[in-house]
Amino acid sequence: MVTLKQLAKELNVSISTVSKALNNSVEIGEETVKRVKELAELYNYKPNKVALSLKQNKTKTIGVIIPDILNHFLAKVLFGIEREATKYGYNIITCISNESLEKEKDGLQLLANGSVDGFILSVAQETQIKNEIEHFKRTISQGLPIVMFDRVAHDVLCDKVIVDDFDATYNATLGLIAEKRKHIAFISTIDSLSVGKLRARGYNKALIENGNYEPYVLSIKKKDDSQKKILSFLKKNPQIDGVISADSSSGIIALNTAIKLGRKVPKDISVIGYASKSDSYHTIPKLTTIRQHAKEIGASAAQMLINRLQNKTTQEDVKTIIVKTSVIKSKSTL
Amino acid sequence: MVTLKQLAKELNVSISTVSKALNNSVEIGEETVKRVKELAELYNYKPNKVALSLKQNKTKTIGVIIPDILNHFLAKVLFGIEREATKYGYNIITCISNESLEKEKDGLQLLANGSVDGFILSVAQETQIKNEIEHFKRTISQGLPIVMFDRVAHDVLCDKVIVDDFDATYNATLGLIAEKRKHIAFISTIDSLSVGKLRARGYNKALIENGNYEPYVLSIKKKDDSQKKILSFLKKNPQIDGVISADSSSGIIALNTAIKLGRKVPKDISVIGYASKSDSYHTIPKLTTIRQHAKEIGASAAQMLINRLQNKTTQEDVKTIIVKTSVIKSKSTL
DNA sequence: ATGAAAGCGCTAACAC
DNA sequence: GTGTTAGCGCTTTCAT
Repeated sequence: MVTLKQLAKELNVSISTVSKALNNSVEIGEETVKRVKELAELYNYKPNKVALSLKQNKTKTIGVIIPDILNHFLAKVLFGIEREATKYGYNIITCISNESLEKEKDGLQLLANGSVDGFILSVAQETQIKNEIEHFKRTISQGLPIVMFDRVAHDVLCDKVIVDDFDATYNATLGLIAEKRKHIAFISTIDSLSVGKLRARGYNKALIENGNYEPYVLSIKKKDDSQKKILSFLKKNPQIDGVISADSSSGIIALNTAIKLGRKVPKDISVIGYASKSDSYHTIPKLTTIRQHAKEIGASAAQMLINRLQNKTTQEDVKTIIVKTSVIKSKSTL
Repeated sequence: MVTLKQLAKELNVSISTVSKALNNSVEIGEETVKRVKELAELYNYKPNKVALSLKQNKTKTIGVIIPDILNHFLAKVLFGIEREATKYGYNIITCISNESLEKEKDGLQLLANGSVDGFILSVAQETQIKNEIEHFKRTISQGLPIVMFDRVAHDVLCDKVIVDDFDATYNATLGLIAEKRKHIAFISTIDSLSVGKLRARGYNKALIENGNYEPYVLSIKKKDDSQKKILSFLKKNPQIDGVISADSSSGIIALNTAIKLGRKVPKDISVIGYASKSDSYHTIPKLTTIRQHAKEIGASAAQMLINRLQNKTTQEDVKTIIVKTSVIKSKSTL
């Protein structure tokens, strides 16, 4: 990489003259500016980012800590973050916590040494289970702002972007009730997550408010074979005529299993799941889905962080944005 | 963030003493080392990464340019890269090219200013179509090594990690031939990619070598409704008794569609696809899949780059690693 | 055993 | 209009 020093030497001027010329300072003569710019162009000069960061004490880089990059929703949020950040000239350093508290702490620690200007993160499963929040507080008190999304730690004072998880399943369940479904089941692989709990509550609330509904809840663990679990669940409860799935796969499996069992969809049974657009093609008929607008969530989170970094918000004035879900009606419901 | 300067002031010693003490230099007295370390601990001192980078002229950061983070295979490779890099103390800056040549160039350009020590990337679709490689060559000649994976530019001299795409579909097709399938179809949504072409060739070669096989090829464009396309394809060619899918979704859709049409799987028709483990649960019976070992690909790529950065390889000695696919036999084949 | 000083690449306040 | 200098945080060589 060519430096200001080298350009200066070759042009027989001082380093600061070159610097000023390139930054269009009015102090420098027209002729000099021209000469400098031409040589810089020739050598494809680019200011050294590291030197700038050191000088200006900011890196224009955002640390993103994500529990699981293979989760389609989280990947999509990351996509949204990246796109928005790029717009504003920010880069993204990604750490994957793998749902582990330890790795989450490490990531935070490792980047809180001048590598990034702030963080966007979604809380790891283990962190939520153990309810640890000290590491977040410490990072914030070091002067590095955090924006949390989706899985947030409510007791940490920072900007947040969340999904209306409760309303989503509540409304979806009401939808099935409106279809005159009498035996509506709830299937989830994410019991232990904050958002999983909220989704379960939404379902329960809808049933209770409409009286006379028996809950049918299937909880699937990571080690389980979800196909088998769902198959025996639907066999054991043949009266089920509606399914709400809280995660990105069990809705698809439930629909395919119902078909396998000879049920007509949506005549005999309706299914609503959390699948992405592409995954909603994995069932025939296509799955009616709850969309979380992951890209928008990512974009909002990036927006909030960048705003804060540019001091457009004051220290204490934290915000929580709630992104509404939409139900995309397809052929698996009436 | 606390600095050496602040520690030095508080301890009434010089900056260099503090630095040496923290780096366990033998020059410094035992007692002083102890005092320094205690204070550093107390203030949670961490050396400023940016200053180190500037001083040492390396960032311990890898730039990763990925065409599409929502592609499960690419996301998994990224996961592998991140994990391996973290092991060696490297961070990952991610750019998403979105399959666009322009964004790929920008990403390369933007990070080639001291932000990263080298790149790992998979070539964008547009770049492959236009066959542009100048930007890669320029980056390498600037002294920043590149490791390409999966979709590579063969004319660029650099380390590469590729998949045996040709063999994968060749062998998969042979497998169906061994099952006495007579009318084997090939379905792909990735015609324009280098890897898509290789996969098509593997299929064709297997058919040709075994004589008397008519090819049935369905090519799906991005704007198409793949369910409809596949449905009409299978209806129009009811003699099809085997399907090889070249991408991550059409195998699943083909299997579900065959079931829908009343075909028995695998009795009447076998299907092999490229789905991930979790997606292979989206069909009943579960899909037999070609696994690409994405995490290993990512890990290998990271290994190669880090080796090169640590000068364990000489300038001109570039390597190409071929990662073998495996067929994970499930219930959609005999 | 400790400290002073140079230098990584850059900007900017301050000479001249 | 151009140059000198200091300084961002750190390591390291060279005094003392």
